[in-house]
Amino acid sequence: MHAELQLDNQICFRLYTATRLITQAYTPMLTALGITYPQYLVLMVLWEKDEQPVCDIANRLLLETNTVTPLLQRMEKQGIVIRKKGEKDKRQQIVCLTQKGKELEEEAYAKIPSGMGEQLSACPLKQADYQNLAKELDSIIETLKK
Amino acid sequence: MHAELQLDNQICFRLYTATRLITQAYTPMLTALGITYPQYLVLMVLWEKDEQPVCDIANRLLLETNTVTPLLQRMEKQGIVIRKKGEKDKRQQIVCLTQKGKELEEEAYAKIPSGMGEQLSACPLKQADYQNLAKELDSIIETLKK
DNA sequence: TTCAAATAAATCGCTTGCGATATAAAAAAT
DNA sequence: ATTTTTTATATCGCAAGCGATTTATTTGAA
Repeated sequence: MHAELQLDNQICFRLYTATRLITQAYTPMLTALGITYPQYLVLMVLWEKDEQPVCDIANRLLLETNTVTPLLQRMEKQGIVIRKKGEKDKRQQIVCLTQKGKELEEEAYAKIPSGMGEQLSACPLKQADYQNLAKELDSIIETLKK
Repeated sequence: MHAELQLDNQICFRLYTATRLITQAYTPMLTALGITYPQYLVLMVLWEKDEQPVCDIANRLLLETNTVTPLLQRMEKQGIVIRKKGEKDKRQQIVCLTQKGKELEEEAYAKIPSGMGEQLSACPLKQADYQNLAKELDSIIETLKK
């Protein structure tokens, strides 16, 4: 009865659902590369700048180390990254791309942007709508991040 | 180097982050009610219409039963819902709000919309922006749901 | 210098989300 | 009526997320 408590009036439910569905759309392409979506995010961070400590990766993704550490451990086991102890600061673990991790960039570039474009081709949103969406999401993120 | 693979150009990363941060903003209020965000979603579905089979709840939330079933089992253990075997269709489990589950609606109404409004009060988005955002997200959801 | 406070990672426990599969009941086809 | 197919739910295993806590190291203050 309370309009404020109706699912259809919830921005958060829409965000939650859209995120899940887009992640699902990524999944077949990522599976072909042998990675998951959060692993893909970590790779994008490292493709931009290799050899970063865990905390920098976590900050960039707005995640906690208790999420990122196990993620990196799995990626290390898969041979995508290695971790080495920081030289200046011995508390840090510096995360480095392996050859395999570097090669994934070209594979991703060849498959993922085009694959996602295809899956969203039926979506009526225009370039300007996506830019608008990005701005609105950035406002929310900026407001809520500590 | 590939602009398409930069984190800052990813709509999906923004969705993912905004969803996590908004969910985190809900958490203290939901914890006070003794529930989680996905449980809150299930409750909103049941507050709109009580006594629904598992599959209707799953369809409404665009989730699979392998997610919803354990969620409901936990909610039953907490005394928020009960499940009873369907009479017409014996495969179904009809999910019903308990007294406690019904009472949570008023508690939620008293605390959550205002609490969220407060947390987002610093966000520069206007009413029209949120409506716009909702529309854009609905386009994406509509395109990607099977 | 010495000791307290802050920081970087890691570990633990629990809930989600989901692919894959199993089971029972209903519906459809033969 | 019997068999096949579909549907509703549940189970299992694994990867995230995250609150809470732990350990090691560094920074800062007394």
